[in-house]
Order: sequence, then C-alpha cells, then structure tokens
Amino acid sequence: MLDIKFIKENVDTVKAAIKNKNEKADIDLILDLDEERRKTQYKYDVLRAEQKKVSQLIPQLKQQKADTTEILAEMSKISLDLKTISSDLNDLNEKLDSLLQWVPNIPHQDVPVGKDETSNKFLKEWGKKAEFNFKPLDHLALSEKNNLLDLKRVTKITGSGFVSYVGEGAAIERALINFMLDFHIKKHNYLELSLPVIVNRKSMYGTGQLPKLEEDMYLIKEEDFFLVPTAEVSITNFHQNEILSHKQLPLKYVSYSPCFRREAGSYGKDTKGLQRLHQFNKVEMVRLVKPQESYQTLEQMLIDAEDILKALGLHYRVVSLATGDLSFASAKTYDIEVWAPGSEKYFEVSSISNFEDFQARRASIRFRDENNKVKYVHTLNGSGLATPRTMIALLETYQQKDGKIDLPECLTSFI
RNA sequence: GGAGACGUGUCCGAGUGGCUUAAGGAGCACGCUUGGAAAGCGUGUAUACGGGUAACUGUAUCUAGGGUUCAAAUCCCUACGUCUCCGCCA
Repeated sequence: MLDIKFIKENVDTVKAAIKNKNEKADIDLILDLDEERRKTQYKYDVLRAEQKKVSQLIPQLKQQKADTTEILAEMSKISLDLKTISSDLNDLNEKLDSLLQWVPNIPHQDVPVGKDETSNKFLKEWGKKAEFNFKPLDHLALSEKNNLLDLKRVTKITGSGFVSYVGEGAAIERALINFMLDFHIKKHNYLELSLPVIVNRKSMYGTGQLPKLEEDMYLIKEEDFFLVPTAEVSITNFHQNEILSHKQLPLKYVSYSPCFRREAGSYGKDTKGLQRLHQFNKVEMVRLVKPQESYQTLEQMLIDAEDILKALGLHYRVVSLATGDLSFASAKTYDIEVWAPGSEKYFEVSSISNFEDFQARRASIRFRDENNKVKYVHTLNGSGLATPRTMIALLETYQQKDGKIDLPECLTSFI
C-alpha cells in the first residue's frame, strides 16, 4: 500500500510505476475520492463536536428542571444528519481503500524499465557449467534410474502438478531442507520459525498477495482461509499490527514451509518433472529492518542465498528483474537462476525482494525510532532456497557416467 | 460440536448510560535529591486523520462490525479471539 500523501505529491511517479509494472489503477479517481473523503470527514468532525458539546449540557439543564423539548428535537436532527454523513464517509473510505489496494509498489530507480523478463539485467554469475565426458541425463531420467521420484502414482492421490519423493529421493530433499535451515541459522544468524501454512484473508492482504493473486491461491471456503504460496506470508504477518522498538531491529527469520500455488494461467508451461508444482517445499528468509538499511540488507540477503548454492557447488547467475517482471509489492528483486546441465537450462531457485514499506503499511508493522518517532519498517524476503529446482540442478550436476548421483559432502552428512 | 465466562492503554486493573477529559497502580523516560546508587518526590508517557508558524486544538479508536439513545467502554445484535467444562477425535 502506498501512502495517499505520497501519491498526491508524486502523481507522475506513481502513474509511471503502474504503467511500467503493467498494472491498472486509477490514480485520478483515487485523488478525487480522497478529496471528497477529506471534506466529508471535516463535516463529520464539526457536527460531531457540536453534538458532544450540547449533549454534555443536557444533564445540567435537566437538573435545573429547564424545558429540554426543543433542544432534544434539535439534537435529534443532528443525530440523523450525523448518521447520513458517517455512512457516506464509510462508503468513501471503503471505495478508496479498495482502489488503493490495487496500486502497486514503486520500482526502485535502479530497476531496469521493461515490459517483461526480456529486459531483466544480468548481474553476475558464479562457477561454470558442469562438463561431462558423456551425455548428461536430465533429472527425470536420473530419478527413474535411481528411483527417486514417483510422478505417476501421485496423480492418483491428487492430480497433475504434484510430486512424490521416494526413498533416497525423499532423503535428499529432506537433507536439502535441513542443510539450508542449519546454514542460515548457524552461519547467517537467522531465527527459525515454524508457522501455520493456513492463513486468513487479512494476512494475504498484508503481504500483498491479495487482491491481485486471489486466483492463484488455494482457498478454504468454509473458513475463508488460504494455503500460503510462500512462508513469507506467515513470517511477515507474525508481526502484523505491532509497534516494535528500534532496539529489536533488525529481525532475521528463516522458516521452512510447503508452498501452495494453483498456477492458474500457466497450465502446460514447464510441466516436466519438478519444474513447476502446485505444492513444493521452500526455506524462506525474511527480514524486518530500519528504512535506511533496507537496500544494504537486500544485498546481504542475496549473498545469504548465494552461499547455499556455493556450498552445494552449483553454477548460478543473478539477474535484476525489470519493472514488468517485478511482483506487485516489490520495489526491487533479484532472481538467482541455477544451471541444470541435463536439461540445459537455468532455473529460478530464489527471488530476493525489498518491499520497502509497502507490506509494512498494509500489515501495519511499525517501530519507534531513536527519537521516539513511529515509522514503518522495511520488509524483505528471499528464498533460500526452493527445493524442487535445486534438486533438479543437484541431480543433474552430480550425476556419474553410470547414472548414479555423487552428492556433495555438505549434504551427505544430513542423510 | 454443546454449555458457560471473559475481551479496557505497554502491562495490571477500576469503571452498569451524562460529574470519564478512561480512576488507580506498575513499567518506561526526564528532572529534583545523592559522593554514587536505591528509595522518595515531581513531570511526562498511545495511534491515525484534520486545523494552526507554534504553544495548542478537533475527530476517531475500550477486540471488530452493526443497532438503541440527545448522549454508549457501559444497553442490544452479529462476528472474531481467549479461557473453563462436556462431547468427539488424534
């Protein structure tokens, strides 16, 4: 959510952001409504002040046995007027609020402008594409050889777009999760949280998944609850509606969770194996920081995620997302893409974003600074990492000629 | 799922329709006092949106949303949450 004052003072910036992010939001209508709301609020305040003043006189008048018929009649009229005005005010607030929900965050000035991922900017890479003296297999062939996954039976339990890890496959996935969690906790000093993966509507608004992505979410109708598409939702909303002390900041959290995505609109895309799933596991990092620290923190979180791939010895590259590829709530995002030699493709395994105060405003997460001023925190999150695609790269990179997988030592100690 | 109790500020806690401008206490901050500390004393202590150069000031917020009333923390309805008991299930 953007501050209405900010919108008012930066109309052109906001309109440009909406256009560059391929969003639709009617800023002119918002400004008109805000003006009207302000006027209505003032009318209400004045009349209400009058009502309170006179109401306080009534008991005195009654005590003096004065005739209050006339004054009561007058007050009755004020009361009615107030009702009308306050219902207008409610309508205006509601309308304004629902429009503001659709205004995306402003991209940071460093973010390349462009309408889709073809404008993403290459930043750096680490390691080299693995080379083989035989023709490397892709992860599907490898998992078949080693019996790591079952992609057929799983459709009986649920349907397509789900995976079952079997035997050593399940062990590898579990090792990955434990390895990553441990790494962030011990080496990067994050605090582990284990939170619900079922959240209410308010939380989904808080982190900005709603209203835009409702179609992409699994909904539990009876309760109006959602399955989280990422642990970011649970972690960030952990502090929903709080005023923290500056002494508590920065907060660094890491959490493992399954993630649920309907992937509506991407049927038939990347359906092969582990590429795109309705349910997958992910280790997620979230930080709440003071505003002046957030961009430095973004760089640190990128390094935290990179460290995992380095430890696993997987070649990757980092790109900075263009405005059109940026998520609704993000001001700046780095994607880490890992190389999978058998598939001969880079796969996105991490997305690290700075939301500045966009989520903090929606979820109302504030802090009292050194001068006792209440300000919004900045929120950031990053995958560290998503397991299925990491698994693809892992299997394909460490395959041997005989089709066996020779896993790096950092993982085998977790198996 | 059934029955009941409860929900007040940072926390505890008073408050059954107007004398509440939410008492009182604790905590916290600052000051006085002290060689230093503690105790004591004094002062301050929410958030949001308006108005004003400012001191200051108007409105809203007692879980949330509705209702009754000239007037609601207080009465009524609904939702949510917490706790207790019962039932059911791990």
